[in-house]
Amino acid sequence: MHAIIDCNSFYCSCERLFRPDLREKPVVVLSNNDGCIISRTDEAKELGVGMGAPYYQNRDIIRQHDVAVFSSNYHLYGDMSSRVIDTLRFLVGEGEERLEVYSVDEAFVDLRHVPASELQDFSVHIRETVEEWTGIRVSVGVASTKVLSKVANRLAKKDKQRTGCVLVLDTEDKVRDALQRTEVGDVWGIGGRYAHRLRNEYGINTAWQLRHVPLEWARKNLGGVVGLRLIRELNGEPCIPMKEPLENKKMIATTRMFGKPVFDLAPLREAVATFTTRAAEKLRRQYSAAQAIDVFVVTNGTQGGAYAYDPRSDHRYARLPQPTSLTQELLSIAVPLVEQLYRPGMKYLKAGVILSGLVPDGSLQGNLFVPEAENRQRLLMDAVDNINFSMRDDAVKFLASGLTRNWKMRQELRSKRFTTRWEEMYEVG
DNA sequence: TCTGGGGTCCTAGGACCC
DNA sequence: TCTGGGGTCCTAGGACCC
Repeated sequence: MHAIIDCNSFYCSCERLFRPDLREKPVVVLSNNDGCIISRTDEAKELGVGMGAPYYQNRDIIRQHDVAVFSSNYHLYGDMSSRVIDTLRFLVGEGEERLEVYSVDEAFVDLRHVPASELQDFSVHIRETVEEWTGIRVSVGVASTKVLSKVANRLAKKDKQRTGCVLVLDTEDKVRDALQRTEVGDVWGIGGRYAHRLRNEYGINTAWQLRHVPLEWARKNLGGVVGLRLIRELNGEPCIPMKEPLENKKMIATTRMFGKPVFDLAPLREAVATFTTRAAEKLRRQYSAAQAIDVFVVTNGTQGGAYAYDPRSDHRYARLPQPTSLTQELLSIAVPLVEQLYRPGMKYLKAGVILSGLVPDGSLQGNLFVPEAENRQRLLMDAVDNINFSMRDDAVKFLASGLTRNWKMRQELRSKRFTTRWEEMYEVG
């Protein structure tokens, strides 16, 4: 059996930890740039605040009902996430790979070592311990496959009163009931496009109906072997294995919406240089080097009047002469790319840098076959990373990144980094 | 009068996830 | 005036090779 453990309204729960006065109140957390609502408590949901909905469209409800609003505080969420994961790791035992961290607020657990008769109790134990040790409330879904455990988890969370946030699908009857109560678009792996087609072209509305489509049909219409696996998993046949931990990323991106639109080349270039620098740091953190770089910009289309939101994107791609993790080398490629992309008169909303073709960094421990100067460059990078890490972000930076940064994103409602910065620690008194 | 087959590597694009 | 950011996997199709 597999379990998926998923934190309830994770970002909002993190904020509530330091604001006990908000325990029963509606809370929402906004995306970067204070753009969209990316986490909401049940109370906010009941008021009709949509998930992923633009903040400005919900301002009236939020004001009327005194909803607490926070900008996202990734220092806090990242730290709370590690605490939850550490707790889970303790609970399921060390050794074999029983834990797969799936996202910042979710983990799969392999429960094959737990006797069937103890699954319910063990799941409740997990839920209670995580809450006791971290203050974060989680939901637990258990079933024979990952896809079914996601179904279980969703229902556990949906009906907290009845399930106590734990649902174990250990009989065929329970599985059928769960699938019949799950809409096809709520199945893990069925996104908006597939859901629309399934409903409108094939009359498939529930997970239960989806379970019974022919495998060959799934292969043809649901993305090849991906669709095949999905249907098999719905039928209780495990096809999606637990993933190895500590895999390196295969692509690294740094992209941002601008706090206000950018029209000139200079700030656009600064932004791309800053994103390249940040991406290069992430690259070095996992000891990789990149072989290719893609720079993209998003403009607002000129059609449709001044207020239309009509984003268009354009990008330039370049391969590097050899894999590198050096900021200077990446900048020397990225900056010309954005200069090629720039068109005077356009309104730029966003830009980004994507590093790909990642390989282990060959320049790491002094490479005999490269010129001495290159090894020293790597040492310089390490020194810069250390200074920026231990002092503050961007204590040392490349001039190309600019000094003014008036394109920086808005984050007006961010809480303190209570658990990761001494000067922002929570005070009792 | 006639024109193979099989393989690899790469990239773009489409779907999905949280 | 205002709509996030960072990932994964798979497939099709072209280039190239023997």
